[in-house]
Amino acid sequence: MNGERVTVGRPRASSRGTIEDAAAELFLEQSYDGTTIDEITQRAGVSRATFFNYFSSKSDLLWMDADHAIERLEECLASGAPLFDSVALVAAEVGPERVPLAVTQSDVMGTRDELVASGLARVARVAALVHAAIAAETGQGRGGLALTVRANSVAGAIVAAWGAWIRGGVARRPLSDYISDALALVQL
Amino acid sequence: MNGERVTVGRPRASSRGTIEDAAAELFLEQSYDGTTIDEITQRAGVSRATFFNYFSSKSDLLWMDADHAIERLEECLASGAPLFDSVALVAAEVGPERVPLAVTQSDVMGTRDELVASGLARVARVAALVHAAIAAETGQGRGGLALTVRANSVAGAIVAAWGAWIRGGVARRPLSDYISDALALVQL
DNA sequence: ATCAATTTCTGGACTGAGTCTAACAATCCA
DNA sequence: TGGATTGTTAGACTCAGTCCAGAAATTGAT
Repeated sequence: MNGERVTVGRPRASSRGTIEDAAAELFLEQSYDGTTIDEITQRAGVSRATFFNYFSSKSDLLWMDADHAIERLEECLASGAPLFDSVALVAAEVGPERVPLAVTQSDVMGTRDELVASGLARVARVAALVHAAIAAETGQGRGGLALTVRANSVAGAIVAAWGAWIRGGVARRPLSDYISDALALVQL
Repeated sequence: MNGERVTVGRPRASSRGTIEDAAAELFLEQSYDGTTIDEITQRAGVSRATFFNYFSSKSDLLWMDADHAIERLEECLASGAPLFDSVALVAAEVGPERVPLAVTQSDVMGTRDELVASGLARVARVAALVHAAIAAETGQGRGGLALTVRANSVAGAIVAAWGAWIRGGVARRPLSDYISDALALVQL
């Protein structure tokens, strides 16, 4: 999104990746709840303040890949691509390694309300994008009940597909398979 | 749910209602973010510890009515009533005063991520109930993609209806009108 | 070389939510 | 009167997230 920096000022250290790695380790050793930001930054050899330089909250660590996909979806839609095409495109870009930490290790990390909430915040972003896209494509105003029901339905299908893909385990087919199946079910 | 208490032990003071009232006042005077639990309990003339005796988090204050409706839905479903009937029944019980604080005053209270998240947690509860109910009614196993897509779709419709009802302002029709409209849209 | 501008990194202080515990208060029942 | 039970309280504690002032590392201009 913002990769263009014309090399002025102090260059970034490798902080971001180091923090991610340290966090992933600690979340496995202890749980998510049982790990403090202090511990993460200590293991990463970085100050606590730096953490918030890269992440706006602890739970952000768990949804990096999802956030990236959502940003890609937003870009595609902004460039004028149709909704279903955009979703298919982004789904095709998501590799099998992109299952978020939050879910793969939801057993070992005590999944608390905060986790659920942070995950749902992503769902809400998707729903908002879908809503805007459908409104634009159909030319409807954005206030109608029918439009919102339709948007929630499509967003729900996307989320359901993503969940099924995650739960598919190592034998999972590509995400785009699940997505197209789910979208077909709501494609009236 | 748990109203039956055979009057043993120290009786509850009027704490709960007092806290709710104090909170509602303060949220209007200042914002939600700008109000601390300390202030709420001070105005209510109650200790801070008592707050957590009645509410498990600050954001619970905003969703009391929604939580009540969700509990009613759960009860109806548990008693074996069909999903759509249960939803209609609970919707009919919801009076026009039941628009949650979180939404009516979302202008004056700086609606932050925490608020969105706490609201979405309720959506998730609804979705889970709907999912279980549909699984029971159709006899399907709970793992299938089609089932989840359908459940998310219905839950999304319920939420959309509830949102439209809220945004209807003082001129809103009964909630059950919005609900039946929305469910009709997903009643394939 | 030196200096200014810019950006990252750091330490530390601070706020406020949520947890926990031990004690105290009010009630019922024996 | 004296448990048993339940509600209330004060206070200490942990941790996430905010804020700020300053140090460190770099580029480009003088």
